[in-house]
Amino acid sequence: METETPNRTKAASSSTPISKFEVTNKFLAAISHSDEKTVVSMCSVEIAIGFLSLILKGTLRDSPVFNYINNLSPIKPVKSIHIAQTLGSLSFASLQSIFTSPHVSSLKESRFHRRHQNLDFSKLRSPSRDAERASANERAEAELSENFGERISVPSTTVDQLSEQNKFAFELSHTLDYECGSPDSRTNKEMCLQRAGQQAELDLGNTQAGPGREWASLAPDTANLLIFSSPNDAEAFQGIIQMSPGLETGLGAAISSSLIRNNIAELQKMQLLFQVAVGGHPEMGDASESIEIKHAQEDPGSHDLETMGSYPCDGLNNEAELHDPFAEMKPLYNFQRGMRRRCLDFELVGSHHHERLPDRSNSSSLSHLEGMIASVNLMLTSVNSKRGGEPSMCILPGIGLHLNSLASAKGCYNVISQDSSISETHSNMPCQELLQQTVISNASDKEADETGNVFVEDNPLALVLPEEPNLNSPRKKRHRDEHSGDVDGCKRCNCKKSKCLKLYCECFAAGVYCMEPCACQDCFNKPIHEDTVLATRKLIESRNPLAFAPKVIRASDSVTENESMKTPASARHKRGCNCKKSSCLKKYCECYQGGVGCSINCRCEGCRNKFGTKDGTVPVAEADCEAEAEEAERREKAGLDVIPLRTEKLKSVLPGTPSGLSGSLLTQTTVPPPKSKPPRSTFLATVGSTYVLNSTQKLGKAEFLLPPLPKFEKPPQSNAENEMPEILRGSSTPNANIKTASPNRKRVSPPHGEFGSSPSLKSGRRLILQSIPSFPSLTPQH
DNA sequence: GAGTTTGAAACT
DNA sequence: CAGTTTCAAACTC
Repeated sequence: METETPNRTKAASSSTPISKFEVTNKFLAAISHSDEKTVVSMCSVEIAIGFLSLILKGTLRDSPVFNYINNLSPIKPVKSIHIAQTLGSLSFASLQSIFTSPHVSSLKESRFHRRHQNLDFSKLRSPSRDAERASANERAEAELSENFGERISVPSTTVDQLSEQNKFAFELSHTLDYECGSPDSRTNKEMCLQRAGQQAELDLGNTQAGPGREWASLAPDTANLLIFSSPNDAEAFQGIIQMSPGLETGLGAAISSSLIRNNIAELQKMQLLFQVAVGGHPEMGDASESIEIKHAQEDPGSHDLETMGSYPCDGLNNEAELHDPFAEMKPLYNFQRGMRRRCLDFELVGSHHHERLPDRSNSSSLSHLEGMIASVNLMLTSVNSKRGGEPSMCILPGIGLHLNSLASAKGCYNVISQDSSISETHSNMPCQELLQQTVISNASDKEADETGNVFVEDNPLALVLPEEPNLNSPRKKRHRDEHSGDVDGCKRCNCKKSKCLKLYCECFAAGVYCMEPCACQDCFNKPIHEDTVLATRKLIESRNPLAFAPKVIRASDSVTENESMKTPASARHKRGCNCKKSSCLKKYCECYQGGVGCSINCRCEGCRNKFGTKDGTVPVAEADCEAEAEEAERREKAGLDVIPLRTEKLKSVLPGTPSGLSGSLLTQTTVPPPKSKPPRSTFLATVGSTYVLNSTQKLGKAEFLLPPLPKFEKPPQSNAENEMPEILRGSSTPNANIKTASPNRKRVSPPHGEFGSSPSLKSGRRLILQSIPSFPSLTPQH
């Protein structure tokens, strides 16, 4: 307890004026003398909290007092263990690959890799792996020795754990220090946090000694997490930040001291929240039969969890974050967010439910909050509901990426499937996409799930359209729903002449089969016509390889949260629009429809896209923009000249770099178009191009970042005519020649050379546009 | 719900 | 590549 230093006074400044140590000693003395009266009389909340902190630190863990307190305290040590178990179920294998980043030094990467390999959680969970574990510890020791020169003479297991934790804290600290300051710091931070989370989990896995240890083991990492997750966090948790990374400083203690004013119930809630955050993953596996939840149910204070979970939303909505009554919990909150994000990132399937929240808006913070809250709530519900069941039973099988949107559409989508040679594409595919494929493949395995919502055909690989599916159908459907009142959200295309085999058809363009809700006529976009559909797709792709590519490119989510808001052009329509009359103010404009600003790729006239005009300007404020647009319309109707809003002014300023872009542009918050569908939703965007550009927009005009994409040297000369479906022959005469550069004589970003010449492309069956990386270089191939 | 407008897609 | 046509969504009434 005396570990309190001036550095931590900020956190603890609100604590009782009485020396906690003094009181605690008194308390302890009373306990040891079985003076229950005294104990009871002293059993104020604050004392209890202080005591708890001691317990959590492990100071009293072995003392007889501990048992007594343990009986008093609702916080049960077992929970921490389950945290470890819960986390252990997470698959780290994909994480490494998914989060490879050019900005992470390979050295650090390798170190993390090694560590994770050594401490593979699946091994830890197996009793028979003790030997491996021991050797892992030995290696860790050796590593530590390298780092610190000499070893501390303490029981080896403990030391190893401590060393590991210290070392990781050290590493993490450095990682954060060095990597979080880069322009892509957010990305790095995410990675750091994720690694931190991993390490914390691993540490937990190694640490089975007791609650105090476990909390303590989290402390260094967690402190860093808290520190770096956001500036506000750092401020709020300055006390924690400045704690030494030593094991004596436990998270529990940190929490206790920083929240000394709160009662035990709140502490419990925090702990629960923390645990949910750490273990808050729908894909937790059996281990996720977590006692946390049980405990939550038993815990008298836990009923507040739900309430607690909802506060941040309100707080944020009111922009009163700093004044939020729960402000003190924010760090944990952010920690949880970090954990959640990690889960989302590499547990797509399991997290799709969460992702749907962000779908509502591109506002990253709110989305995150909502998503996080949802994750907490969902976690509770799902865990509660799945006892004895498959961990992921509550999740639609195979729901991931664009399938998420399908699921979100309440079961109205069939995914056009296509047997593709996955192996062919894998080599060139970003890890995330591999994951996507895995996910989709799983979907195939589980086709005809109990809900029947997502229908994936027998083909080994569902034809996954990177973003378009999400972008179009669900979104438009939502929109239509609003107009048509179609509650189930399943109303789809309305094609009459295209047989739903052209890009006119939203379903077809989205890579999904038409279904009952569609009002199309003579529809061939159905599973029974799979061959036709696939042939047509091929045909179309032969003309325009990017025909089914995501139309909207969004920047990395990781950047979003700091700089992104300053980058109006962070997300762009890939080809740009060609609006003439709508001024890019209506949904005729694909850019506007997608909730993104126009870019230099656009050939629109009089662009007034509220998400950003093609010259890079952005309306000052959404509200203002709307008002202006209306005003402009009024003027137009009144016959007044309308000067395109902030157009053509800054062409010379057009950023060549993201920084330039962000620097010169006004803040843009991509918000769903006024009354209807969200922009090509965050979620959707995330799905399509996660590994490069995450949900919210950020990097500025994506294309700006890219070196000029090579045009097709030789367009895939597909046997277009031969492949042309009989169905379509009567109505159209496909041009066998592929308009490589631009089917529309413009805008199509030429695929990468590898894409154009890819064997997969030449093969009869290929994986088409599984999220074509518009940015060749963002996925480092280590 | 019908009709109009709009711009992408398709075609020449 | 440019112009035209077709198409279906978006929009208006």
